[in-house]
Amino acid sequence: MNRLPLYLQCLESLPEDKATVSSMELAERIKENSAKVRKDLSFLGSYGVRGVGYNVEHLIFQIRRELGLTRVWPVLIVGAGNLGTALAKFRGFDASGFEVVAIFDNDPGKIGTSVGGLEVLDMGSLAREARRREIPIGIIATPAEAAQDVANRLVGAGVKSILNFAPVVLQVPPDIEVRQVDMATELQILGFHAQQVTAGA
Amino acid sequence: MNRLPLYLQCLESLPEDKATVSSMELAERIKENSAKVRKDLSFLGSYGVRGVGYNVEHLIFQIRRELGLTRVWPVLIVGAGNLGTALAKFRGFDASGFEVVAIFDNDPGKIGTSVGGLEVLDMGSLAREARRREIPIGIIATPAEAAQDVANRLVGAGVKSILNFAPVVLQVPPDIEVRQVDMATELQILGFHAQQVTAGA
DNA sequence: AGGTGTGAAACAGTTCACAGCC
DNA sequence: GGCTGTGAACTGTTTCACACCT
Repeated sequence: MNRLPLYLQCLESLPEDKATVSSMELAERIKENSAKVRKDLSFLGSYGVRGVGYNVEHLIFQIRRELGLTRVWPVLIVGAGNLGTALAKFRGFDASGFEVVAIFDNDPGKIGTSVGGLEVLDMGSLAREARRREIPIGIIATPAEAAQDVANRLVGAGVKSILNFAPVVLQVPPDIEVRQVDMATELQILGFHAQQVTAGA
Repeated sequence: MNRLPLYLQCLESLPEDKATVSSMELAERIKENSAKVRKDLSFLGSYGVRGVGYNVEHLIFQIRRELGLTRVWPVLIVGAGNLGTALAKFRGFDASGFEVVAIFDNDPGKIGTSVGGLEVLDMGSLAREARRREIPIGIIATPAEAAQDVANRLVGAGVKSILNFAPVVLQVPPDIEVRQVDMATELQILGFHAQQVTAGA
């Protein structure tokens, strides 16, 4: 279920000394209702205690296991521009069970420079590196024009999951999972609302 | 409906000379089925032509209107780090009907410098600027620790919609719309899949 | 009392399938 | 023949409501 990362984030930001949490408290934080929270969590086969709530520690462990975060997944980034750099430097990945292990670009001016502690590698070495280190996840942080080509190369290099920040709908084989993060789309959805509010006033 | 931005992106990336498009073609591109596409589009009250398909030009216009993209929405960015910079420079916003009109930071070393053609402003001037220019949309591109505080200030400055890149669940009044873009969450969802694939092999 | 787990009801979203128009 | 628009069937998700545990 893909509300699990949200619960995880919530639980991890709870005060240290809170040992137990009720479905109502969680629901309030994520702005859902408690029945939904309980159903989501019960599906983990989780041990909530009636009259008390859930053991925070335990619940975190369960969710992490469900999400496969008992190991650290290596990821690679393509594109060492501002976005790629932001991602490479983002320390939140570690806590989430991911580690950026390589970053690629095709700009000779960037290749060889250091970004977030990693040397920027030539696109030409992408396939070799990805294969050698068995990297299952790739992040596309390139301009839109390059994205499809990069996706093709990633697929060719054995990458199974792609997180795409470029505003393009990628065409990939059916066994590859793509998730799209599109800022323009997000803004458009917000804009839609702003419009409603404005119109209503 | 929030698949509309996706249709829009799709339609806009169609070859120039394509005057007409069928629900099946669109469905294929966005990997959905044609019935869904037709239902989504019919809800615009749109003029598809039986036996022919939809007029691309017209459909783009209709969707843009529905999304409130007949005007340009000003947006502001808080945080002039790599992510904020990437967003400020991202030229895709213009085409989507948004214009970044101000960027703020609290780092004296950044204030006054230029990012994507904009001068970085002091956080202290956020409320004044947002009010003066009636900016309805704010983007949070700060570290997690700062995000809630920034959100409070944005709300105080009259911002109605927030696009949040920090990995925090923001607490805001009910009339404020928040959209969350969380890279760690996205990766966790992908990781979940990678795990399945690995386990299956 | 307080809070979980879970059937059953309500709702939302998706897909089918076909009449109707070009 | 090809393709839209849309009721009707279906599937999945959310919410209710209450038995049951501590």
